[in-house]
Amino acid sequence: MSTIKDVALKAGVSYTTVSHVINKTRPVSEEACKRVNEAIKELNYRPNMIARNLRKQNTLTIGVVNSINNDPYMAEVIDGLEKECYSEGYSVIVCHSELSVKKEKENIEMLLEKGVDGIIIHCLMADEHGRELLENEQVPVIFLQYYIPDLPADMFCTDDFKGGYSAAHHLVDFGHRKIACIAGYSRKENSTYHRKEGWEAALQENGITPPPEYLIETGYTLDSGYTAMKRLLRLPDPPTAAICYCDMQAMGAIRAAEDLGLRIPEDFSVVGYDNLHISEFTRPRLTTINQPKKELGVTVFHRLKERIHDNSIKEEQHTLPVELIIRESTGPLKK
Amino acid sequence: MSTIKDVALKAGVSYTTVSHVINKTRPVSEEACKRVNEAIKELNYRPNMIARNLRKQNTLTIGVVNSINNDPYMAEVIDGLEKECYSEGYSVIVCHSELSVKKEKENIEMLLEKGVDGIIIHCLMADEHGRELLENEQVPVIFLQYYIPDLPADMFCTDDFKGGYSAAHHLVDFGHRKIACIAGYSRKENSTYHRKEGWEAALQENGITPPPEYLIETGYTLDSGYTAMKRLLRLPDPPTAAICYCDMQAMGAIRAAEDLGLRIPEDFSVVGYDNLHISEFTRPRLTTINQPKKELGVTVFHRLKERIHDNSIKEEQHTLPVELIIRESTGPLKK
DNA sequence: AAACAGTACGCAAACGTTTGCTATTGCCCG
DNA sequence: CGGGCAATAGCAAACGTTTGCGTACTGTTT
Repeated sequence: MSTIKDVALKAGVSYTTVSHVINKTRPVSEEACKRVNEAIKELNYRPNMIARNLRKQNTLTIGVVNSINNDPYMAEVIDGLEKECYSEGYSVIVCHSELSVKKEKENIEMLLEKGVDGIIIHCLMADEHGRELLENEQVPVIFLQYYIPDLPADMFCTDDFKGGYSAAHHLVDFGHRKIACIAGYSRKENSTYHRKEGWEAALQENGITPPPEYLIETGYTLDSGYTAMKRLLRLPDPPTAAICYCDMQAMGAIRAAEDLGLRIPEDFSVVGYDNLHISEFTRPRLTTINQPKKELGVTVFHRLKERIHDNSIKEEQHTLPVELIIRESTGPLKK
Repeated sequence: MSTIKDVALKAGVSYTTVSHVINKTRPVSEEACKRVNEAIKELNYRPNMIARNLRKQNTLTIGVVNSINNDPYMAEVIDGLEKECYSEGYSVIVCHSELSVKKEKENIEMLLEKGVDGIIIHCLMADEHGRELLENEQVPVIFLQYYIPDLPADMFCTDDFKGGYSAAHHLVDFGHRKIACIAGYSRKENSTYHRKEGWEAALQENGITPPPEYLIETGYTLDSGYTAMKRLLRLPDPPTAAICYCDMQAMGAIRAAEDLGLRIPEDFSVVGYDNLHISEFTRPRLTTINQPKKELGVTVFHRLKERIHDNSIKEEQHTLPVELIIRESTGPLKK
């Protein structure tokens, strides 16, 4: 690898000058400029980002810590984020904590060591990690889908309460009374909790009190949804409908119901959450709650960039809207 | 941020010593060791990877350039790869070239500038990028699902010919004669080409010559599959079965067929490719070709690591096996 | 003719590490 | 008692940039 000094030598200028023509940070005579550019070409010179980062104390890299790996919802969010990042010269390191507090800590630590310019944390697992980060480090942080009431930090959520509420209400509208909730692992700080609250509120409003066994806390996968549904249907007094934490669960749940001979939606209704692209291709097409995925990725990146440039700006909490998308997996009970 | 010098000062030793206790690169007295570790704790010191990388000329980071973004097949491969990476102290920068030659070049350039220790390229778009990389740079490279016959390079493919062949043969076994192929953009160097060849071979062997309009080259998405299928079914002499380049296309294709009132598999059979996890949850469950996704990610990482440690090892071409998984989307024609 | 403004560019420190070389001490053994 | 060895640890260069400061030259103003 050739360095800036090789280029300088070849072009017959000091390496200061080379640096300045590369970065356009001060005027250089046309003549010198030309010679430098030629030398760069000939030597196939490429600036060493590591050296630059060391000197400039930034890396044009942001870190994302994602609690679940291989999750299609976050894949779409990150897709939006990455496109935006790359188009503005940033790159991204994504790591996954796989719902493990220990891994979450390791990931944060790693990103800090790598000197990322900012960190985005999705569904923080342990409050104290967020706190430490904000208190001890000077790196900007944004939380996604996470509610820390007393902590001054940038947070972006989607309207989880309303999502849960609309999903449940939609089922009530179809005449369902026995409505289950396949949720994630609920903590007051996360989305699951608020969607569940929304579900409960919609039922309460309609004079329904769901029995505790109608709430299932489980993972975010097809298999979890499948298992949860089987459990629900084996209940002595099984529900006739369910809302899920995500579309993946919903698809697993539908599969389970069908495997037990139920027709969707004639015998059982299911509402998903996320509105993945695939959800309008399944059979039945999924009724679900849309979350603005790409938009979330893009918005969050821009906010983080602002904060990178000035970390003293006032922290903000944003709630992006969600929307019920009615398709084929829900309907009135037909006996 | 405190540096190694702050630690040294606090512990009353030289920073050489601090470095050595951190890296365990030479014996340090128990006494000094203890003081250093205490100082590290107290100062919340964290080694600066950028400085370390500059000095050591490596980054413990590998780059992946992926031609399609947000593709579930690669998501599973990368999932395997990332888990392995992180467990061995490496991290990963994934970038997407979105089937654009220009972006591919930019991505490679960027990874080189960042000083990654190795690069994995999935479905290289432009041969010359691969060539330049191997000829002009000293960074190890591995190609995935790409065939450059005359280039000495590490390459990992899955058995694309056999995959295409088995899929088509399976349909022939069910009595189909009019078998279409929904493919990607075929070039001699990529998987699409070889799967297509397998499809053709299986048909030829059985005395079938598919008309050219039975081969559709399109994107790798649900929508592409949907559109392709509609086109096939509007043909004057439409096929009765199709193999697809990937499960996503297959799901789109099935949706299209059903939208036109066909039943799968009674009226039309579809074979997917990849065996995504979701493919056994769809209705109908997808008959497909399994590719060892996680395993591919893991294997490739290990190979790359070997090469990082000694780039002079003999290059190897590996072909991982594929397997037909028979489920519900294929069957004999019923009239 | 002196002073000065403006243009172009070089010098060398700094960023935070790692590491080859060297220095000091204490001890053992012939 | 002196030579040599083992154990411990410090010095300073190097990695490849960016950038504050300084300087040389040219042309213009007074």
